[in-house]
Amino acid sequence: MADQQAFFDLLDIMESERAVEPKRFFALMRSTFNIENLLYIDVELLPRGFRVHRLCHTFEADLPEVYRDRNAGCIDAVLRMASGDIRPVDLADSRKRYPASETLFQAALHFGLTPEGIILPLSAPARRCARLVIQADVAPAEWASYRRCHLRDFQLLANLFHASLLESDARRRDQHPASVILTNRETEVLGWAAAGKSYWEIATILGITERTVRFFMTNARRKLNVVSNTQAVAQAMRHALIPVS
Amino acid sequence: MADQQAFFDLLDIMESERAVEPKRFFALMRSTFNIENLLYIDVELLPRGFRVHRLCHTFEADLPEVYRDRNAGCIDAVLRMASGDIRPVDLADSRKRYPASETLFQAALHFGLTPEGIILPLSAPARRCARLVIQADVAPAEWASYRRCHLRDFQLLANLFHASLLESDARRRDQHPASVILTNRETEVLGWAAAGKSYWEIATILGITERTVRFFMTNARRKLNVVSNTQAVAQAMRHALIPVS
DNA sequence: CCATAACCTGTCACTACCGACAGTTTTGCC
DNA sequence: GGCAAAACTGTCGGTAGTGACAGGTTATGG
Repeated sequence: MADQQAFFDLLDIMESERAVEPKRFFALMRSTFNIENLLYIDVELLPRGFRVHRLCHTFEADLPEVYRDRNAGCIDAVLRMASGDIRPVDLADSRKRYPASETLFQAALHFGLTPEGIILPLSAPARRCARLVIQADVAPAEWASYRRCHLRDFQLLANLFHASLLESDARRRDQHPASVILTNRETEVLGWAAAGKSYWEIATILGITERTVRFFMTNARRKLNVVSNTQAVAQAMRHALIPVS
Repeated sequence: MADQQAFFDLLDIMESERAVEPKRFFALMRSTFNIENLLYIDVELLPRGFRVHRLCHTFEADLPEVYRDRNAGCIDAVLRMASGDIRPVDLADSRKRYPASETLFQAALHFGLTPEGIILPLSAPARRCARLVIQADVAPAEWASYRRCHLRDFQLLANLFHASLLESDARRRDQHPASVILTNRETEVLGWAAAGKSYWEIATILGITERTVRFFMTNARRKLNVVSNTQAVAQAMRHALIPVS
């Protein structure tokens, strides 16, 4: 078991500093624990493929290029399947659970990756998927006890690191997202439109005239600064103004 | 500092058992650490108010009712503001940061809540907000060192407990969410429709005829089993078939 | 070579949506 | 009481969306 004090020193740093650079965090992690490599990835899953928000790691610089050349499709598939995971997953377990990722692991072996590592899930907004991969420099036989001992450290520090990055992103953006306020009726009407109801149907449901439904929808379109009901529903869902379900 | 072994015993339980009942988890937590009270809450934020998915706690049984009677609006506001938090937050800090929650704290004091506690953020899908509140039975002067010592334990165990609940929810539902596959063109036209473009505009953008755009949109509607373009966009956004941005 | 899927196009008739005109009634707050 | 905002209604004319008809082209894989 590694030095307890070293963890608490690192915890103090992560809690006190507002913005922690990835390189610094990686260096601190490596000096505190017996870590061989770290990889942080934050992507947005799109209907086709994905968009990388942030990717930083301690592997050789051209690792992403090699992965991309090998098979981008399988990265996509694995990210998609794993995006729902909430528990930490061992690299070995991940390899078994997602056979599609075998190509990735084969490629990663050439960069020095060993099975003694863990994938930590990180909180992320909708359609975002963030992970911190930690690969330890321990013998296979020692991995289980090492993991058991440091899982709590890794998960907390990873969360704090992730929070630090997201917060600095938010500070950089510094853009407040419109904050449109819809009335009760406007929200209701939008919700029913999202459910595929026509003006006449919504009017019947709400017990008002079709003309009034149109009035609310027009106001909603004007407030959302859009030109069609379809766009209005999309915009309202983006800003969480109408429920998903 | 509490017994290290007790934590690892609890960790083993949380990692080995698929479904951990809240009452059991709470009891284990209380017997392992000097915990006075625990509260787990998982809500969905709606445009107006919120919907509670799960709420369990060790306070007196009528705590939620008292809260509701006091001021439901402020719960709403605080949940909304705090939903973006990723870091653990001390109860005292939360009270200072969200003045709107003062009424809540005043009410909670009557149920035995003390400021020596922490709010742990938990991974949640879009518009969902889950938290585990842990209130320790320690003297105010000891809180800082207690927190520092056990934060990593709490965060990891809370994550595992949360994962356990979500997984059992998923098992209970046992419903695969359609998994509709849209073609490239169908995805494109849906995306432009969500951007407020008309058939004619989309046709011009994509360099095809308006009729063809209608063809793709009709196929998309059929696949998504919906009756209007508006509903199709809403459905596609729900299933993450078109990007948010 | 045939089947399949994706992509592409045309016409017709009907319905729904959209903006702009001009109001009334109700509700809540100072 | 006065005021503002929300809720509600009516009519008109133009544009957009919708379903059903009936095709053709290209690429992929068995």
